[in-house]
Amino acid sequence: MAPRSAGKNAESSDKVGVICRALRRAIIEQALEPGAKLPEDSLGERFGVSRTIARHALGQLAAEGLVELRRNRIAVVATPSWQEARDAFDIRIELERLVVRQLAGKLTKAQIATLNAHVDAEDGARDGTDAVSIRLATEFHILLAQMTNSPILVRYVSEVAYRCCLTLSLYSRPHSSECAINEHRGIIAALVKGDEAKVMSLMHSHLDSVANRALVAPAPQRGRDLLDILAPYADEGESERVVKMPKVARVR
Amino acid sequence: MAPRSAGKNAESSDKVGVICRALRRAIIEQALEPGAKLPEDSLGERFGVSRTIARHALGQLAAEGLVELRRNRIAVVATPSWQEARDAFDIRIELERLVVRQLAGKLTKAQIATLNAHVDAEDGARDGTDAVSIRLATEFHILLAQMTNSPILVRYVSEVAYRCCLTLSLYSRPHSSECAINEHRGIIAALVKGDEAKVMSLMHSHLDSVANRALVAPAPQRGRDLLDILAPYADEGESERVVKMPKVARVR
DNA sequence: GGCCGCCAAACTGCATGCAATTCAGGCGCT
DNA sequence: AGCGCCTGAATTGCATGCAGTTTGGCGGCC
Repeated sequence: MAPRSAGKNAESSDKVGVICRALRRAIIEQALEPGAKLPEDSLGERFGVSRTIARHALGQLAAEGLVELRRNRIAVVATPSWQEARDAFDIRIELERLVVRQLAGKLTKAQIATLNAHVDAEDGARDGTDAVSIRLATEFHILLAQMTNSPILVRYVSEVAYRCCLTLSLYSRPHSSECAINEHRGIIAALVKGDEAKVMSLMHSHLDSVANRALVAPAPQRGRDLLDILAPYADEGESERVVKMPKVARVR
Repeated sequence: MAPRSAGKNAESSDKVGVICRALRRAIIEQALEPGAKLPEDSLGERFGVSRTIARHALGQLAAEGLVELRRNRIAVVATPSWQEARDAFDIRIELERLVVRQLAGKLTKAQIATLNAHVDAEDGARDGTDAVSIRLATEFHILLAQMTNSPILVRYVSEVAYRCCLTLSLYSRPHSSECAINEHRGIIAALVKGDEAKVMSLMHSHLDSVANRALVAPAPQRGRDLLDILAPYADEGESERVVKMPKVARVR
């Protein structure tokens, strides 16, 4: 008597799926910032399962790129580099163009209603947290992907959208969601109208503008490893103070 | 003293990675046909690890779509439906167009040599098994993806290429690799020449032809669940013989 | 005072054990 | 003989335990 879903997805095996979904959501809502530690026991304790399960969940999330898993080290929320973020957006653009291409002119009335309702929800959440707006905006895209009825496409779009979310929380400024909402409405309209070329280019420019709003400069201000950030300063900035290097050259 | 790699990938944690790679290879070389059972302890025994590790590896492969994991049931090699195969190819086309777009005119001499060497290897393996040719052909595409230096892109192209491999073994006839090899050479040439549009359209038609060679008719001859195959016959084909239905309606 | 090395606590890597579920074959019934 | 139920073997789901590695903090030394 599984409540719902219980689909064919690997992770919905039960407890693992619950943990994955919870963590995913926490991550994209920035309750867990990039770099946050995720010790297995803490997770297990929090969700009432053993480390085995928590570990498995972390493995899944690592496969999705939301979590970084280093051997013998505490798992942390992934911290994508600027380049990775750029790559993710590039891929996302192609995938979502495919989505809307498949969807143009083929939406049912119910689907259109669902989409409009979602955008209304985005609208309603404008005074809420940035985190919630970002999540809703992301979910809009996932919703679109789901309407293609292609599980593979859904999975890839979801993954890459989550990754983009992550980078948004790293590199983006306070975030202005208004334009995004309007762009969403425009995409729906073009989808209904059935103009493939139009909706593809709309989606392209929409994602492009989101990316550009986020990835203005290739300067990971808060990002990365602290060592990488300070590397350029290490050569000449001796007047300040020297940074202690724990060992020698890092492998990468 | 990890031999090599040990990269940032989740699965290279060691033993899990070994098992994943081995199974992946076995699957795409059709040593393990779709539907083949993968019991945890057999795997564990075979690779000299405990069920825990084997289980984890199966989880990773399931996340990649190569393995189907049903609760309380033995894991099996995935058996993509015809539609899923079609979707995979659609996605693959977009992703690989992105790959060659990024690569056009930017290949180093060493990379070009690597690619040519690989195609030569494909050529040399023409009298070998079909399985090996298919694997080599797939690896050519993965090689290309790796040259983009975009880990995300590599992962997605790899995954989707493996999935396509899987469907090839399901729906394809004996396979003729010659044309594919020539098409690979053509792609290399266009990449070197640096003609973005040309190489994108080449890649598109290459993958399209591979897909069409494989997915001629939406008729999963060997595929699926035996029940699904017989479903269309169940209505009118009583003159033959009736298939025993184990229970009642399957959930899906 | 600052730096280095050592040690205990924390955490992961992995195997094993037990309960729950599925699967397959045999038995009895019709 | 055919069909279905029922029981035991096989297999998964999950927790726990032990060994090895990392972490960070304390004391000693310069």
